[in-house]
Amino acid sequence: MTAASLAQDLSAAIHAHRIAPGTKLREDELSDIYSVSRTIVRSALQALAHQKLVDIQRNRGASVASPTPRDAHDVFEARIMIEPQMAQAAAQKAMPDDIAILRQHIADEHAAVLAGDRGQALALSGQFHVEIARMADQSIIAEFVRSLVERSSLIIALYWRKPSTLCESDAHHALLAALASHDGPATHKLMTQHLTDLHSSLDLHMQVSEIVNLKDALRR
Amino acid sequence: MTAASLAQDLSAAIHAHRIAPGTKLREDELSDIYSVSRTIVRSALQALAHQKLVDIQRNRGASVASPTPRDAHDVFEARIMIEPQMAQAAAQKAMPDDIAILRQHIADEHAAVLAGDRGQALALSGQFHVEIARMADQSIIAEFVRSLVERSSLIIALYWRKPSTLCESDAHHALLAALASHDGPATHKLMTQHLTDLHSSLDLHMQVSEIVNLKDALRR
DNA sequence: AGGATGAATATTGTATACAATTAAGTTCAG
DNA sequence: CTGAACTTAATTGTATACAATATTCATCCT
Repeated sequence: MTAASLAQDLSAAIHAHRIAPGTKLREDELSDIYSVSRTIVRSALQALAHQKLVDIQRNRGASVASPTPRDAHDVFEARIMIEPQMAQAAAQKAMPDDIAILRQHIADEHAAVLAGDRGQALALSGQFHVEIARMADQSIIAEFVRSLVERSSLIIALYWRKPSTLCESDAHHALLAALASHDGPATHKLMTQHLTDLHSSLDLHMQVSEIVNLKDALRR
Repeated sequence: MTAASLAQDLSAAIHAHRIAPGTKLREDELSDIYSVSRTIVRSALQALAHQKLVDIQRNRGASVASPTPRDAHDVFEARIMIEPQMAQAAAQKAMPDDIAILRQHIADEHAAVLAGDRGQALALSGQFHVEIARMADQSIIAEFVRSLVERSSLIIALYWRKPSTLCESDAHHALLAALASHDGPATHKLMTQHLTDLHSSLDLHMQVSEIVNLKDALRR
């Protein structure tokens, strides 16, 4: 197990909400679980810290990032500033293959919801947004959107109002239709609305942080 | 000397063009120069790699990043996509203090040019752009712009057509005036033009890579 | 009881030793 | 002389030992 793959594994666990925001990530505990040295663990944790998925405080260790309401606001503000523009550009460049990929994303997401795999559904829902930025042929901004989507996943874990109901994918369907018909302005508008809806579906007052046993949450 | 301050020092050296893109950064050489262990050096290099300022290839070490023409294109494409929008928002929110800060930036940059401190001038010129995103009250996007500006610095080091003449700050003056008069659309237009000009001032064919002695370039 | 004090423990930070890999140099066949 | 095969040196990757710091817990005083 290399540092990169460990980071990947932890990242997946965080995004699937198997380990909650705020959970302490002790180095020797992780090195026990994965049977690697602390050197590797530290490297992985540092990488995740750069992605803002974990929080490292000097001499006080790492924990899963726990975005503040302010962070949540800033992330969605940034997304609302960027993604509609990307979506508009994507509508102009959309190729049939792109549309097919997005359609598949929606289908997979629906299947995941039916299967009760909340984490997978959320991941696919996020990928939908990243894919749109990629369609706009903006590799660097696509990377940026990916990082914003990842942080959004944490924020949703913390502040989503109704944990039972997943975000209905109606908005994604509407976006797909607008993209397919190359209607730039409509796509822009729909994306703005979608993100605004998401943002206002957050309850920034609640603050649950269940601490779980790491060994259980991480493989075996 | 901590890992963060070492990274800061290397970053400054890269941005000031004291070490050229492509220069190999051997771990024990750096640990000699700064009198720290390789542990610290590795940590600093990894941090810089996340910022795309250095390139790390497994088992083959680190070197100062050397953006390809494609990278250069992508970075400026991203900036053209984002910054005009930021500038427009900044024009609406601009406070007198903000304007004063920008005016100071321009003055400092001019002074640096006169003093022949090319690196400092370039740094200040970049900060001008970051400050505008900050004025728009978009902390996360401001961070993103900062990273794009940093990468631009490397790109300019590689591909700037006329190494003698610094980028004239007329464009910054015009932007300042538009911001001060809260003219959003004009600001948007000026920023687009400014970035387009910068981009087209690059000669993506040339490829100089002078390898320098690290110990000379880095303090003492 | 409640809080301050200080030892004992747990946890992270750093340096270093060794292993693995790559790069450089040397020899030798053709 | 060229270049393939091998040996040696240089360099990076990983584990571990020890140092520094933080946390916990027992003790004592008011």
